[in-house]
Amino acid sequence: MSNSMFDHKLSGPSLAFQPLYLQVADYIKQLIVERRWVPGEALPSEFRLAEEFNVSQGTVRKALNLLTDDKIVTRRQGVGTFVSEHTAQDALFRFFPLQADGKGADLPKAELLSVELCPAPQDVIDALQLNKKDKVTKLVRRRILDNEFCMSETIYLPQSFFPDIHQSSDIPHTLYHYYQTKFNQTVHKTQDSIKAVLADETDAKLLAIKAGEPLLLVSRITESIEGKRIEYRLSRCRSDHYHYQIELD
Amino acid sequence: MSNSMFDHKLSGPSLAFQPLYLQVADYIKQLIVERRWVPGEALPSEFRLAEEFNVSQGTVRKALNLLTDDKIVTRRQGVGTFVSEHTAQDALFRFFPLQADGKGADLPKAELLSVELCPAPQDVIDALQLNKKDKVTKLVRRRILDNEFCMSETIYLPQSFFPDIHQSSDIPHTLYHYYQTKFNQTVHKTQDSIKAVLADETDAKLLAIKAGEPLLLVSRITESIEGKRIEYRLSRCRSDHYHYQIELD
DNA sequence: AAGTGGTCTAGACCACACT
DNA sequence: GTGTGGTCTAGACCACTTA
Repeated sequence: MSNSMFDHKLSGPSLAFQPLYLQVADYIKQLIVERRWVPGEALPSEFRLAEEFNVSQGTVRKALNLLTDDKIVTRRQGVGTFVSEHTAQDALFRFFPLQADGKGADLPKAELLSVELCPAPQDVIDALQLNKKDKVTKLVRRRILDNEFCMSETIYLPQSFFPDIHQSSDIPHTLYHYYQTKFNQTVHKTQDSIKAVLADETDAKLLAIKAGEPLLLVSRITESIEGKRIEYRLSRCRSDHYHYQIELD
Repeated sequence: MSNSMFDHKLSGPSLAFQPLYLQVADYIKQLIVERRWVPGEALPSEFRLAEEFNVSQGTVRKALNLLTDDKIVTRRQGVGTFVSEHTAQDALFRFFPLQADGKGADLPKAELLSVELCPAPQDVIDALQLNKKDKVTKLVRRRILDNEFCMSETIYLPQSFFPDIHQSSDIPHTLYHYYQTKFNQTVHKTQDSIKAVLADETDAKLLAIKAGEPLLLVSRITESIEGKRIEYRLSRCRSDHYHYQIELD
């Protein structure tokens, strides 16, 4: 007799059927979101988890491999399974497709220009599915690659996910790591939409270029592990020495 | 006693070690490249393949699931495992990230403007790693979305992979399907590099816009299943009603 | 009804990393 | 040495499709 929530022989109506390993994966993911294990921490071994969940070790393995594909955990042979964390590496390359022409990826830096709590503009409301009266913190940054200004960013963060972030005095330039450690929001994926626009006077000043030059405008909606839209970001990028690079398969 | 090429107990020096399922996956992939099974055709069942290769059915399964992740085969429960083929769906959406603003994806059409065999320009030589004297077929097309010209494309195809394609009189607008069926070149992945540029007079004429408007310039290097660079493509896209959309995770 | 892929289990052994 | 994840196998049963 088993009282495990994973006893598939007793599971509900067949319409709700989900393979055991998916249920296990979802449950482990939920436990990570609830910080039973925090980013960087090791999970119990496959056998321990199997025992806890009353499933076989092979089923736990399949679940953990799924979470590995989703980059939610990282596995190292002989060492263990760890909750993924955004490192400098990760934050700067995994979600930063802008590259200098003809070079390998370089370490970008960011300069914070302003922080402000304000009512959400209509485009932000639409993008983040907010309510009319929700407030957002608006950050403006300028990024530097190879000692040259390469892009300006305007970042909107809903007050509900980032309470009081506008009062912080120590916002670092590795934002995604900061989201994870201070606000328990782990960036999981982004949806980027790219257009070409002409630089206006503001762009010209910020990026030290002439108005009328072509820029890449990247609109990003950022989603957390929990599936919430946690960030909307507009990046205006010089395109003369840089390009946005992406692989499709 | 076994004489199978997959007998791992007799496998070579440990430096060359590869898990059995990887060897099986690579071998099946090779057989597909060599057209033992052609796109759309069913492979033998897991048990038959396991018997042929002298491995267990579970190992074949793991290999086939890897090839499924790579989109080299498609599996359907109760039916079988099939070599993937580029359908209209596939060719038009999987590798076509340009979308009309505020709409779902629409079916793009293409209009072929010119076909020409010529010596490869230097940028094409670099992109496709050709030799100085190699020739390429150059195609120029114009694409239409929602009854409006949305982009012009210049496509370079090495003579070695596409012999005599310049003499074809029936080049369809679903190119990737055509590459697969007529030249045994299956597109596997692309590397896209995106810049913003200003429309010149040629762009203005082709796209029915004004010179000086901002355009997206997408440079694409296309790789086949065999890992060869088979296509270089320069797309110049209107950006007023369209955007390039991509998901990162 | 027969055949396919999908799930789940159990157990053996291997490769790797830390102590 | 001990414990971890990685590979490989074998077998039972389930779900789906086609005939």
